[in-house]
Amino acid sequence: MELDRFDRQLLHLVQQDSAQTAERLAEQVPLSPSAIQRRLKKLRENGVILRDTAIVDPAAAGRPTLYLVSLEVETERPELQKPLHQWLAAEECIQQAFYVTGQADYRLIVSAPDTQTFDAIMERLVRDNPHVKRFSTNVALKIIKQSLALPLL
Amino acid sequence: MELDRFDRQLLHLVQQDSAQTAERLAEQVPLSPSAIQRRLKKLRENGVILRDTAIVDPAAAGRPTLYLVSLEVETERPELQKPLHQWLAAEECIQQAFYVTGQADYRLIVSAPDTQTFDAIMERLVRDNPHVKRFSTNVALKIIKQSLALPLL
DNA sequence: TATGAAAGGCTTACTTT
DNA sequence: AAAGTAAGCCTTTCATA
Repeated sequence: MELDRFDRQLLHLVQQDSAQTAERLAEQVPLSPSAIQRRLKKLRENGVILRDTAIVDPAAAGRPTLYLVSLEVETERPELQKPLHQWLAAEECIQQAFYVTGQADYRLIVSAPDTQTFDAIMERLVRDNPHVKRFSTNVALKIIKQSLALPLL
Repeated sequence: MELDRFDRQLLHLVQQDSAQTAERLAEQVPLSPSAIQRRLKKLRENGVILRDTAIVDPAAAGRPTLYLVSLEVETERPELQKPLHQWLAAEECIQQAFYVTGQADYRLIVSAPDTQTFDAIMERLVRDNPHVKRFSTNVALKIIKQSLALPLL
């Protein structure tokens, strides 16, 4: 799907606040409210907007800690990649997972209420995925910034 | 603010889809639609729900690459921490930034349309923040999973 | 693309527990 | 204090031009 300047502007705005009315968006983009609604609908239908989410304050949710994990796997066993991906995707506490360049093959961001829970998750991870060689963990002492917004303008 | 079981259920659901109607939420939580709306309103007012965002498909937005950066700074200059945090917060392409335990002091997730742009950002970062000693970069070859949802149940 | 009518969801006030 | 019910209002949607 081709995105023109207006589409990008709209995406930029709903990345910051997806609960805005079309009327308020029309104050920031030179289009009529109905034109904006049509464009947003199309952007959702075509999967440009994947979904709308509410961002919950970690402090309010019992101050879960973020753990940044580097994962190293045995590359000689590519048949185990897919199960690992599915395992990661299914696990609630795994917020984010990336396959990356370099010696550490995966980077995870895990959200867990305490160290015990985190340890239990990682123990299950290495038990269920035998090609995981080792992992190292850093604790996020401070979240300076966190969003999934993409630069669009 | 105290969260009971229903609040947590609602938060769990709107983390996945914040555009759901109260009616549809009422099918999944044993409360009336108006009770649900009241609770969600209170959760937003009290900052438990920080904001609602639209998640944009990176592929549709011109396939920006995610760069995972480890940043090491001179700890002897704590007065430069705050300017760095502000710098990171202001930069559009910096999606996420964490201050972490260990030798690499910061972890960044940077979204940039190409390597040139990424290099330019990092050059500005080290120029504007003189206590940054070094950094290393990994490119995310595959995003297996990415959300900001917290485990609430 | 804009306009107007219809539908649907949200807000509020009120009643009940 | 908090949940359910009902009315009014606003937003969104759809049909028409």
